[in-house]
Amino acid sequence: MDDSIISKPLRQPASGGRPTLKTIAYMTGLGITTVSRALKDAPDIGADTKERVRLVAAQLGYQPNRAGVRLRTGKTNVIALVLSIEEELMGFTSQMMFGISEVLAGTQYHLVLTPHAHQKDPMVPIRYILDTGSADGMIISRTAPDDARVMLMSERNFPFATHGRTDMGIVHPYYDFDNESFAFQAVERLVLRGRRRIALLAPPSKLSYYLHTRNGFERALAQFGATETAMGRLTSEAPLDDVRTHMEALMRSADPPDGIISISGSSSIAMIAGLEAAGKQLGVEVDLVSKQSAEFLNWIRPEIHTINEDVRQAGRELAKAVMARIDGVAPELLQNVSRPTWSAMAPKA
Amino acid sequence: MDDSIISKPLRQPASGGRPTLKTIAYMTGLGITTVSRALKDAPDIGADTKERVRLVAAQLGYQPNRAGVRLRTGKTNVIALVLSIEEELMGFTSQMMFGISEVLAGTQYHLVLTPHAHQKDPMVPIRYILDTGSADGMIISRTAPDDARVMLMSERNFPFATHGRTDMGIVHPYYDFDNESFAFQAVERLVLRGRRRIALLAPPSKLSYYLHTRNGFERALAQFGATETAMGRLTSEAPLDDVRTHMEALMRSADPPDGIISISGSSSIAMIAGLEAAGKQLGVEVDLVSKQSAEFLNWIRPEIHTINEDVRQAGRELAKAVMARIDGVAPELLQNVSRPTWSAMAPKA
DNA sequence: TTTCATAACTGTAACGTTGCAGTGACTTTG
DNA sequence: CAAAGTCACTGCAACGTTACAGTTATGAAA
Repeated sequence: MDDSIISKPLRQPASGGRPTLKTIAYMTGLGITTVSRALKDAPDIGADTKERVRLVAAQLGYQPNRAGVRLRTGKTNVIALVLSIEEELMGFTSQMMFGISEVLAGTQYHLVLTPHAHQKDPMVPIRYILDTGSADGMIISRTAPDDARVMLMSERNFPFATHGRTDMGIVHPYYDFDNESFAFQAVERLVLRGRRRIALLAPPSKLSYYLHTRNGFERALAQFGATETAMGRLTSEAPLDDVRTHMEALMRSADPPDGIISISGSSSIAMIAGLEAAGKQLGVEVDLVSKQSAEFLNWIRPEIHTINEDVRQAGRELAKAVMARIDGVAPELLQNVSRPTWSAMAPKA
Repeated sequence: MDDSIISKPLRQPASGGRPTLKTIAYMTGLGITTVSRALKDAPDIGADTKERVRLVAAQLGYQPNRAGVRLRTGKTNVIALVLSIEEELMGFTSQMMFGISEVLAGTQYHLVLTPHAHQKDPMVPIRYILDTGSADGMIISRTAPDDARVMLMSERNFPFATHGRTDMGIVHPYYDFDNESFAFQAVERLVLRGRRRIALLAPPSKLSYYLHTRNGFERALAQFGATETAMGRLTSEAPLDDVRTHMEALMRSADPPDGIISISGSSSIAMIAGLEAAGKQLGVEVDLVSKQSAEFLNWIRPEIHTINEDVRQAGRELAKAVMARIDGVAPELLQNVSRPTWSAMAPKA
């Protein structure tokens, strides 16, 4: 059968499936390449042809096959969100996700979730994504001042954005909450209410925002003439039971704090339980300033001074940042720190 | 250049990139097909060859290219999680995600997130996934007794699992919390504490679990001889401000309830704020039984009678169910209802 | 010795897309 | 009027994988 000379007729694509470039090519009588280029608005295609192709494509509800594009170009159209399964309970994670999705909804990007336990090696998911090329960009959280993940992705020139800053001389996109300013303002507010012996429940010391928080705290202590009541090894990520127990003991001690600053909403709940168990009353013997990522603390105790961290906004900004980075925007243009704002429900100073 | 007769030599793959079947074929001296089939443990490949191929593959850290597989076979290795961006605040969504990821972590599946605002047409994301074939299976929540999404996916024979049951004669995989039993037990507990005039904050009436909740509630009222104090149009998804206001008014009214049942943890917070604003005290004039998806209510008020819904477990079961469905397991074997358990922190009856 | 069966392996084509190197048909230029 | 240039369009090949239809070599059965 020597029909090899005769050019293969353009077969009509299988009727059942979804439309491909071939379908459009068949319907318009054009070549597949032409259709592809027309849809990309390439300069060497006639204006009327483009119009015709676009019309037919829209009519058929054509959507480029992701696997085809990915195989040919390497572009996955995927953003990976890598997060720890131990993130703060109170909706932190989901708010962030929804913020990201909001932005991605208007694009070709899909959001893939890659969680990992943070006692395990945090590099594993990063290496997996880098080695398999399973995403075009990545968003990570819980950054450390010297963060191996950031190091690796930078070396490989892989687009990413971090929730939180680093301090290792690498310029990369980030979105961060100004925890330094939060801690500073928190002390200020407490001092205005006459408080002088202040305890701070800070994040684990390996995370970047530990330092920011401490800096703001200590600067304010010095400036406003207050003193610290130490919390020992307790961090905002300790089990709530531990937080409660520790707090109760502290409030029963000889020199209890009269002001408390909490970096996380859920620990605040445990701290309140502890201090009330010790017979103290919020707003009377002691004031509490807390950051929260959802407006719920003031429903529980209106006396809490609350500052909101808008995590959904963080998600939006991080999503925009990775996409910009993928498009080659310089990383120094993609850095953002959000100012703390006092919650509308919080008591006035 | 008529070298067309000479068989093309197997070119060594580009040195830089990740290994492919071609790389392994080159290294073992086998054909690409053989390698592919060896890794699939096909019966027509010799045992020692399989062993050798597997060894080299492991050595190289070979991972099949997802785009290649997807293009060729249509298998995406993706599970889509479709959820409303208005899900309960208190970690409901993230717990579910983490449960799902936990199970998917041991498989080839990736988890893609597809959120949507639920005032918009909930069919849009479903149709998108079906039409573009962008996932092998789907998990949805917020099911209605007559759910168009379930209808469509069943018609198209697309694997899915739902969080919540339906009532439309379609057999499909689900995982549900036994809200009927929850409501029943809640009434029972309140009656045991001497309460007789009971208010129920139920979900929106279009959702399946509204009916289950009402059924359990009404059955228990009849059985234990209690009466309902109506909540009007208020649902568990009303803005917290509305819940609070309504609750305060209700507690100030001539015939306030002495027992309250809440289907959601966050509304419980608002209800407590409302009843305390009306001068009532939890555990004294009124008792509250609440479901929660994270153990936090008893930190706030130890007097609350709490039942936990383990949403992470739901995520795990749903993930297993979709995968089983993809593998062709009959849907009737993939249905599960979890019994309510009283929280360890809740006060004893 | 021929035929047939089996085990073990392989080449080809196709999934949908796009970069590249063309190919005609016109138009402009000298 | 030939050479060169422009415009609009097109084949081919390749990305990595797998279904399918072979193709050997070997040994058993006739």
